Amino acid sequence: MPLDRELLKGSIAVLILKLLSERDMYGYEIIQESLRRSDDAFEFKEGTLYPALHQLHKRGYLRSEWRTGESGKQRKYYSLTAVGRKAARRSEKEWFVFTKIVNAILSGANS
Amino acid sequence: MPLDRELLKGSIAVLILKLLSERDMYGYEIIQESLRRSDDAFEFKEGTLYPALHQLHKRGYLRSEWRTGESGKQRKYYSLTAVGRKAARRSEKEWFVFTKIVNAILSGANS
DNA sequence: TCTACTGCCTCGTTATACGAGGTATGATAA
DNA sequence: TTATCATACCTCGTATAACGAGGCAGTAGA
Repeated sequence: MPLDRELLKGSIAVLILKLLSERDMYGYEIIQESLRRSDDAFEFKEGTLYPALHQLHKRGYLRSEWRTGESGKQRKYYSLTAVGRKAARRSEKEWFVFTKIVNAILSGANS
Repeated sequence: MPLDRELLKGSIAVLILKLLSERDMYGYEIIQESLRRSDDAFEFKEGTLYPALHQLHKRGYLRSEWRTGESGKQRKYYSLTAVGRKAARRSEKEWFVFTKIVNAILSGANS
């Protein structure tokens, strides 16, 4: 069963912020890590991820820094700013509240 | 805490299909019922709901029928077609799968 | 009479996901 | 050596969506 494209919307930022709150990561790594944690169910598309990272950066949530690994390859590492850390906590909470509300409606709450 | 607008996306169809799988409803009633079940947290906007209903109708998921209540007011009732009933089950399942996957990433699964 | 609620609708704006395409490097296999 | 693959970054255009704002009309109540 493929992931419903529509459902993905809005969860992007939550996931990026959460992952970066655990450790600094570069874009490609975020994609791989999401695949790993979801047993290959959730694949960030590059056309989605990179613009999203730039937007979070523009909003002041992220810092970016080029680092060179032992392989000699350049990687752009992202880390959370103080503001970004707050946004990470807030967005995760919003996610839980939101799913709780939808589940309430789905389960026929207050019936 | 206001609902994150972005998170709402994609959950619209799931909720409409689920509500209509319980009983026939008219548009305005869907809005009221969502508010009631979510303790006023989830309000379908009319500019969102009516186009969504029309689209589901166009896809063959819904039937619509004008009925006159005892008040004399015309209401357009929607009900699920056979195809719509299948879509309702499928979309609800997709919702649970999707939230499970996101929660897995958020919780650091496979770490 | 005037306001509030019910009940339907459309249009324009804004945002977004992402497919498709591009560039460049390093590693591996033929 | 050469070709291919994985890594690693990016942008642009398209399609779609949410929804604010507006409009219409009937009913109820102050």
